[in-house]
Amino acid sequence: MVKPRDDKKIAQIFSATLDLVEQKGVAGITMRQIARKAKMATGTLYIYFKDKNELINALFINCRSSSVKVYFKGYNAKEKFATGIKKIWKNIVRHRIENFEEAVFLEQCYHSPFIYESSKEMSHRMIQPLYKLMERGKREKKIKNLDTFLLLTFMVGSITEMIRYARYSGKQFTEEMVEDTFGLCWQGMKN
Amino acid sequence: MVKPRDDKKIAQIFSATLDLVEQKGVAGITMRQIARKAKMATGTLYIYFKDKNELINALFINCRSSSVKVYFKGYNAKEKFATGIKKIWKNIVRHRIENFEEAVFLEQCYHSPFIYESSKEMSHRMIQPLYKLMERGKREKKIKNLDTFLLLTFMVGSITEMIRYARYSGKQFTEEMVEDTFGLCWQGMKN
Amino acid sequence: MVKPRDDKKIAQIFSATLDLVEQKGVAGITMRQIARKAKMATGTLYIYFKDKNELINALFINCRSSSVKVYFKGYNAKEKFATGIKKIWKNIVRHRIENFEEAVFLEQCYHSPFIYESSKEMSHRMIQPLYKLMERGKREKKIKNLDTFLLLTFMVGSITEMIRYARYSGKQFTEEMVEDTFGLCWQGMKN
Amino acid sequence: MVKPRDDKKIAQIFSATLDLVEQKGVAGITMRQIARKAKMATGTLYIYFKDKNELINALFINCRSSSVKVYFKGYNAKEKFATGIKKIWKNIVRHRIENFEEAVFLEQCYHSPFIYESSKEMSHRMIQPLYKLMERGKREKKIKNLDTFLLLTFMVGSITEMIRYARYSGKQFTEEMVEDTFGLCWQGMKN
DNA sequence: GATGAATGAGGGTTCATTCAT
DNA sequence: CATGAATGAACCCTCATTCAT
Repeated sequence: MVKPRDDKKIAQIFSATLDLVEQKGVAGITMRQIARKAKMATGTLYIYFKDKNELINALFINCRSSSVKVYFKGYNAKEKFATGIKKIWKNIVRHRIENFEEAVFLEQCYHSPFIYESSKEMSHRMIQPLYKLMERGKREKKIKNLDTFLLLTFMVGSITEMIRYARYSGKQFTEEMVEDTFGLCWQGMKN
Repeated sequence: MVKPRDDKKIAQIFSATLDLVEQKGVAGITMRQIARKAKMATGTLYIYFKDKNELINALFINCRSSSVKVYFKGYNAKEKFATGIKKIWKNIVRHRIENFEEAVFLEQCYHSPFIYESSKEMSHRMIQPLYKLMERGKREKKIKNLDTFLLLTFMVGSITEMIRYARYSGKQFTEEMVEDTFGLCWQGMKN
Repeated sequence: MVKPRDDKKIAQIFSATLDLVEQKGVAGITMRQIARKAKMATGTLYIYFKDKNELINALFINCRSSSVKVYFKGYNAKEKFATGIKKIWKNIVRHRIENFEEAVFLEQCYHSPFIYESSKEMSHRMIQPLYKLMERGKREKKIKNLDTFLLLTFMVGSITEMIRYARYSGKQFTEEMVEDTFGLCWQGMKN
Repeated sequence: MVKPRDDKKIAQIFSATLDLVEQKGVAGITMRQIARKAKMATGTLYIYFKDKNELINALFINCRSSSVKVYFKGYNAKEKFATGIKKIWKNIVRHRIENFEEAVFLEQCYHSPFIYESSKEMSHRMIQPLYKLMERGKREKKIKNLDTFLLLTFMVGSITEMIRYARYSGKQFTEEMVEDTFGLCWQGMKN
């Protein structure tokens, strides 16, 4: 049976779920809570998603997809590599700050047993453009010639940690902080 | 006159819990599963821990405490800073590799709703020595003069990400990989 | 559009509960037993009542309310006091005999820790008409000028004891027995 | 296996149980609580009593027995009946007031599923002297010629209700109140 | 399609009872 | 005899899922 598409309803469901995940963690939410917050009946969720796992995975893919779109905003392959990567680095930061709920959700999902292997693979495929970016950097000898995934991990990790830092230290993000952290990351990677 | 409360039992419970957390995530485990794996009755768990939360928090503190002990093994404050920090960095890596379950557990806990604020504070206090280390580095102008917590976060983050990298890429840890990642981290921080 | 909450279900739950209370006492019943006897799933009970306590208290209020309605059946304030009180006394007896389970339940509840203070107060308010009755009797000098609640307690107590007597002696209620006991009560109270 | 007799321990157990029953009702107490309050280990209870039921029933018999002893204190069969019965009536009241816990326990037990039929019978046998008293009253035409058990029930019931009255009205027992209630009872029964 | 009442398996926890010390 | 740790059945309650309306 093909699931119907009332995109507005799906958006409500996703939004409700993200809201709740931020508050209670991905494992702490119930279908009832999602339905209530999305202003519909529990049963309705099952019209749009086969079960809870399916819902979570769909949201996971959705978040990953929308996040990648933002990452490359304003990126121009003709600019210098250092300029491009800084732009992207900051795009990622901005996205994580502005869509904090999504970021929390993505991180929690990654280590939860809810996400299918297939979803992880799809997610992997979606960040291919970042791969390409790192490879360009290596080709142009702008960054160290290490394993691409390792470099990528390091770069994204530095952002993740900065966000985490801000969260737990209770400090607001300042432009300075962002610059400092980019400095740590870039100086680490660059040739 | 009577069988005393048995520290071996606590070790069994902790070990069983770590095992399960690695498989199913901290939110996915049940008291029954823990008991089964620890080869005891469910009720027995409640002799040693008031409830599930108490058990998780006790394990959290326990892991944090044992991990910190390893971090400073072989560290000598009279050595050069660069030598010391590399040793510690590697200790952390080694600990995370050898006690992978603990590492997974600690990371999951930090973002779960199970851990009491008080436990987080205690954990925070336990990593004070790492704080001091970074401050020594700053004092000696060996590393950048940024916020201590930010630096620490960056350093630990680089390890976290490397572990994650190895896990998801399916690659084994090589000495080279460890050196490479330390390189990224150290070059990022150093003055 | 959807099956509404079903008053018949509540009646089934109440009936099942009364049945079980008579057999095992109010403290001896489980939600599972109630559900089984009411021919529904355990979870269904929680649609109608927040928890076990809420169920018991609702039933308590329900029984008290329905009992009071019977007490004053056929009572006419214009009749002589002696006639009125005898009618009411007998109504109470009749109610207790015909609704033995309810009577057992009410008595057990009153001394159980399940009943909220608020329920007791509500129950108290519901028997206010009996209060008024006794006060009329005192005003008309038909009964002794003692504390109203004491008189009421004595009157109701005489019924309680008669029922208990019949129960434990194994004898059936005869009209004679009812008359005899009313005689004891009335002769005790009257002026 | 014959149970040992350390009467002091049994007294402790009984006393602890009565204490707890007053606070939480007969159905709300646990073996652990009893043991704790009696300052012994849970297992020890099982040396003195086969199980929880046995303990409760033994205590029931014990309370019934000790109460009856008090009832006839100072009673002299040569005194006038009216004098004797008033003395006994007051003895019962006094006993109930001074041993409130026991009274609560006995009343709760009577309607609980814990008490064996055999215990009830034994209890019945122990109150035979009160039977005889009522029969003397009937023989001497001092009280109505009704069923003995009914009369007894009425008399004891009047006391029960008075106690209950005092409890729920929050009033203290006054000599006046006792006299008033005896008046209600005696005037009801007397010829 | 949309609803929320109904289901019952399974969660955390308690407790009478047993048993090794 | 005395202890209290150990047991596991059974309790209350929740939740993903189904289904009659």
